[in-house]
Amino acid sequence: MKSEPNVFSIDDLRNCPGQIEPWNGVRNYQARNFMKNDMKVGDGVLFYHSNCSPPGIVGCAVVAREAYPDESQFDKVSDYFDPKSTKETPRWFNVGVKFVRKTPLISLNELREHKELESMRVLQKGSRLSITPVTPEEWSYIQELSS
DNA sequence: GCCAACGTTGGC
DNA sequence: GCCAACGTTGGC
Repeated sequence: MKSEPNVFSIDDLRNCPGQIEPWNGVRNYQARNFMKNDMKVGDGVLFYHSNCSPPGIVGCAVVAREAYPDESQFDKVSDYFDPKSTKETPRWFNVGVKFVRKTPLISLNELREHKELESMRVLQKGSRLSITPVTPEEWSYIQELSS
């Protein structure tokens, strides 16, 4: 899961100990569908800092609550407000995540150096999705890398 | 700040 | 349903 560190960083997540944080503000249907359809409680999350220098993986989290309507879509003063969404038929959903640990930075450059990771969705050319799936093999490999 | 890649909108 | 115009993401 990508996040811009000046908006919500791994430290911000760490500072909510024991708490479940809503991964809100996702306004892309593909990313929403990953949360809504595929992410289950207990699934591991790689926390990725994007739009910064250097971008890369900075920690791990875990899915702690399955997808439910994103409250920010109803909040008129929120940047994420969606006037077309209603409580009856909400358009946007988010999972809840919990902090697990920080890792030494694994930069985008470094990720690209590992042949084992070359098919990672997030590394594909033009990939802009803020949420992308990770295979069990990729997950294990990165856990090993960052241990 | 640039710009490639992708997503969304809306006229037709 | 097509597609031009526009908006966003995010690496560099």
